[in-house]
Amino acid sequence: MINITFPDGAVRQYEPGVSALDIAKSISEGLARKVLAAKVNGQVIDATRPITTDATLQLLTWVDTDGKATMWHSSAHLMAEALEALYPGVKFGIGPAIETGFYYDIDLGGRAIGDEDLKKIEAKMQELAKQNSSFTRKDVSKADALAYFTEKNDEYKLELINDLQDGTITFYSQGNFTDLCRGPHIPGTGAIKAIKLMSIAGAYWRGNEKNKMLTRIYGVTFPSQKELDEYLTLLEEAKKRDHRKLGKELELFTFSENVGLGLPLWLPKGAMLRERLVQFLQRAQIESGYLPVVTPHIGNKKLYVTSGHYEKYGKDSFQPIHTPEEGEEFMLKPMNCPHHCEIYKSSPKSYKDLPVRFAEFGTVYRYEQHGELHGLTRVRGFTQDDAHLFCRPDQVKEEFIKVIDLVLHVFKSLNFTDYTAQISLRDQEDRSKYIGTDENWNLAEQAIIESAAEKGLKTVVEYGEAAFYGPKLDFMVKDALGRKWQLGTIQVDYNLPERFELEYIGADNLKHRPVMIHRAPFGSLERFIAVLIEHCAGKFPLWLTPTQVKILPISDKFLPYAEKVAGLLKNAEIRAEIDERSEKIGKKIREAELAKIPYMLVIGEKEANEELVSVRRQAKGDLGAMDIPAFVSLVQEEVVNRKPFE
RNA sequence: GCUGUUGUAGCUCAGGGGUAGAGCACUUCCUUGGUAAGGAAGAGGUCGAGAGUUCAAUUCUCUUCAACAGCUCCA
Repeated sequence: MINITFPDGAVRQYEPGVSALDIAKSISEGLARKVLAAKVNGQVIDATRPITTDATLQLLTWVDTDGKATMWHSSAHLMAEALEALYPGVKFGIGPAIETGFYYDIDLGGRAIGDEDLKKIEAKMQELAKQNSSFTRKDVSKADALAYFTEKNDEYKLELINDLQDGTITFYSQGNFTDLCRGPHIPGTGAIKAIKLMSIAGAYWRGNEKNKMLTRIYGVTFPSQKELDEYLTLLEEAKKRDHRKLGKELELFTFSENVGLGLPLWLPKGAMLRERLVQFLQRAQIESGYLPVVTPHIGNKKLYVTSGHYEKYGKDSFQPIHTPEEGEEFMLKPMNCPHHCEIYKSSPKSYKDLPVRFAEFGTVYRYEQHGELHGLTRVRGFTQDDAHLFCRPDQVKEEFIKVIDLVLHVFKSLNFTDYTAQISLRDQEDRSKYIGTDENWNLAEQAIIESAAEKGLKTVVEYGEAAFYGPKLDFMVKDALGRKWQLGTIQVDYNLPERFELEYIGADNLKHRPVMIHRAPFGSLERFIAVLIEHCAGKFPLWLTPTQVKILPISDKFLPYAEKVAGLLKNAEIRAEIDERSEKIGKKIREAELAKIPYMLVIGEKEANEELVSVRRQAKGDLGAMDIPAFVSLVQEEVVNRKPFE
């Protein structure tokens, strides 16, 4: 007998060769029906594979990330089976599970498919899923594997197999379909109850644009129709919240081909919103000891040669501009740090001066590839809420922790409550792409890991994701729809101080090199505002929203009183507008509601006579009448506490 | 940058080889109405741009620009 240890610590004994599925059945039939895969000794395997030695076991179902991934991977195989049935001779590239769903890259031999085809494929998948075919695993020799796919004339699979080692190759089959695959898979196709093929896209074989373009079909499956419906509803909601759509509707920003691609134009309301965010962070930064600085939009090319960025990114940047007489080369600044390094160097520093923290809302320009441009999230000109901290090596951790506090303050104020910290370290194998010494890298990586741990952040460590000059900590934020965004970033840099030969005089009266920390809680204002718009669906918190109050006179007769109210609100620093049109109150309300104005003040005879305002809250309705000081304090309380919209 | 889809009024979109249409928005007039659309009239478009085919192109073809989706990239 072998001992199987469950996640709760319980240990049960089974015959050697028992499968996770058998074990599930021994517990309950209901559980067995839900099992998609198993984690045995930490490794995800088929629930049907025999377990021969003592092991820890976790049964994976739909609620587990690995369970979902296994089902989606199996769904890709199911789709492949359907494709092979419908389009004989189709060749297959790769078909993995992705964050939401799966895809398969296929070569249809020049045949184009469209949305109608997706419906047909879906129907075929449904039909095949109903048969509840088992997934069976088979070890094959490299020679046999090559023979099988030579027979099928599938050059993609042959290329994949050629890269594999003999003895490690497995095939999985279900129904009439067999695929090269390392697995694992769900026990049978019957677990796949609801199927939706989402889209067709082109994708290069092995992600290389020199290779042939394959047809990629994206899909997603669920264990019930209800869950699929919920997912589709979520997508609808995401569409409604798209910042490009809301940005237009709420008159926040626009683009003009005449100005240039990826160069946002902020409209008055958007500029006002942006300005509030800047003021908010500027104030928090000054309280935290930051010193505002201002630097120009261009810089001598030499600056970027010194920093190393020219070598690394020069070819992919806006090209240098030249002075007409001397022919000197200047670049639109792609980053603020070299400028800040020069500010640091403008006066000698003592160890007593450190840390110094230079902050600037600095607009930078980067040449992003045409196809990458996307609303405000990917642009060619954007403003970073940038700051560079110069400190002694012994201050790194403390500074890092302070920055984390600042970032968390920002998130809390804007109602981002769900986030994780992604710590990006060097690639453990290939260290050639990084600038700087091993010793410095180790110090920096340690400081980040320790600070994150001390602040109790939920962290994920990613190797190979570090910038070329240093490790970093990025905040991954989940918005109201559960979508992940990378916002704030903190990066340690031992490189630029070296390149710019930054120094301070230590207590020992010798010259030392400071450490630099780059940080941006928002990242860029453009991107942050895009995420904020989608997070709150355009219903900004009162302290940020461009128009806080709309005053709606019932008829023209009450305009004088409306103006008096507007004046009083303005004195209280409340942003109010009057709807002066000769329209009926219902229409004025409707339009203010659609514009997502938080407070509407309905003003008519009763209010004018008694010096009151009738307050209506967006999406909530009539709150009744109150006097003006009461309304002012209602608004001010909400503003001061930076309450979310609802 | 690559592949695909799309491009008609300020916005959302219909149409289609014989020089254009709706709703909303806008302007004017009437209406002065109490919590999500009052009425009437009017104005507004080189049908993304360039070339070709045709007696005739907004419609067909090619090129180009842009947006969108995906891929590759992201200091």
